Amino acid sequence: MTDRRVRVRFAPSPTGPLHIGGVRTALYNYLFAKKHGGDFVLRIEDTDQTRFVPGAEQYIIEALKWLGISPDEGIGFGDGKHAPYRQSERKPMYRQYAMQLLEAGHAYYAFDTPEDLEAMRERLKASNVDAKYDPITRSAMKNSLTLSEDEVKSRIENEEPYVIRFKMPRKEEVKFHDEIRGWVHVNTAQLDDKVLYKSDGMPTYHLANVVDDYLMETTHVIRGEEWLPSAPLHVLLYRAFGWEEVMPKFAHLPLLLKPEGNGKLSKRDGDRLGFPVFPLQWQDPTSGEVSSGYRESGYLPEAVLNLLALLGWNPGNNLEIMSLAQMIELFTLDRVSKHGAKFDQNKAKWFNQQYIRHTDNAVLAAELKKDVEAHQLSFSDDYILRACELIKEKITFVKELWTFGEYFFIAPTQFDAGVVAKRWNEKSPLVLADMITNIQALPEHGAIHIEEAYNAALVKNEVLGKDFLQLLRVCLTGVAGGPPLFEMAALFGKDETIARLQRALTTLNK
RNA sequence: GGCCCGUUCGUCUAUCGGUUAGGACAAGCGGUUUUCAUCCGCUAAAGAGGGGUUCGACUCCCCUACGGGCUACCA
Repeated sequence: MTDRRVRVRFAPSPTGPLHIGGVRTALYNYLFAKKHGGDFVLRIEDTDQTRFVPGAEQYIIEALKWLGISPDEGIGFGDGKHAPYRQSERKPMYRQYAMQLLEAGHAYYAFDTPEDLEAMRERLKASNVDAKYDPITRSAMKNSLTLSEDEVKSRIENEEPYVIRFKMPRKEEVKFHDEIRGWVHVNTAQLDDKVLYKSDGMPTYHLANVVDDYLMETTHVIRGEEWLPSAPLHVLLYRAFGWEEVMPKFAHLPLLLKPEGNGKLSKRDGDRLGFPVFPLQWQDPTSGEVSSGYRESGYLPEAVLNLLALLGWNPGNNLEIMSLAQMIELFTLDRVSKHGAKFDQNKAKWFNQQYIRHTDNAVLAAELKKDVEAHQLSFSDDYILRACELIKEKITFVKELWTFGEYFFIAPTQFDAGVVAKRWNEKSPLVLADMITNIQALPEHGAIHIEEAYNAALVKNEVLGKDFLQLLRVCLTGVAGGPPLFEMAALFGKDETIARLQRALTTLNK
């Protein structure tokens, strides 16, 4: 058991785009696998055909790729020896396991119609009893425990719809060790006879999950807390199958909560509160509704990983900015917290800002170049690269390379009205004119030379630098804030700088 | 309603019986930046409540409150 190679899996249902809570689950699985030199498997749990959403599976694959936490095997990442990894394609193999349980007396056929079940629930609710299909109530239902053997046989031969239910022990204390929460105790009296095998011939999550984890040699099940209540059933299933020796260890992760109010973070929250809840933008195939994604919003994948990692886990010291490699090295399940974490957009922005500053200029330049080209502009790679170097200190999102740095490529035609109103006076045109003259005479168009040209113009006109510098910025870029001014002017080049000053002079001097 | 899990600054969290309860984000204040959106410094800010156990509890146990999850032929 302990000498088994670590194998974990991320097993989403393709019912829609992957949500950041799911991304975090995938990340923790990835970190755990890499930390232990094991395998990270992607398994698609599409046993509910009614909830299938086209494109969801591809979305999941693309999201994991964008984030850089690709599985070692599974749909979209190359099949390992346990293919197929899509449960719908594994359909035929589940039946034999359901039969095994049936034969061993751990499961039984149930023929109850939805109406029968509804009636049962109504009846129990009326008498104030927990309405569930369990060791007590099953004796009053239509199943292979109450029906004669012959009748069961004939119903099956007549192709009457049936399900296979787990035969939950009446009163038994089940305990299992959760790697995050410690020992969890539940009495089976609280549990019900869960359907394992549906009338459409598909297994439910519970059966498919346990069978696949067994078959795929999963050693650790790291999943969201919403699965904690059904973990005892899963433990009982491993026992019923006789697989207890290789039963995976469980770790139930705390949930990601809404930033405000109550409840877990849901798909609706993101755009309502102004931040993405999806890694990638998603367009609903039926409604056409578009939900924003981290990628499109200008987040760097490394930043998303980092901020998600710290929502429910910490390395035990004050380290916050961590590379994926560092996270792998430091990750342990016992440092995962037990309680839900509210998503904090401010912190998310801060992470992204930090990452942008530490990202190689060439990487950013590639992004900025797309925008430059999209505007039919042509600038050298070196120019774009240097622009990135200057802009990146001032922005939070990748897309702001363009939205904030547009003036690196397009000369301003409008000038910040507030600054102009406050700073423009009768001396301003004189300073600008002198500055143009001085710059023209410069032997070299470097930042310090331009600064000298500027200072000389100030001195000549008896103007204080602190009263004019921001105005000069507005003349050159149109906006009130930005990267170091003289370095930008140096990058613009002599002709462009003079042209911009000239334009500002004629526009504002009227 | 029942069951399960949880509860430290506004938020994410550190602390694994003895600390001035630490860090980060956000906030407020101040400084630097001849300009700014950067940067730096400072301040304010927490153990849900009540019982135990103990020489000593944020830390262990119990109760209450609150929060969350589950309670489908969905995952």
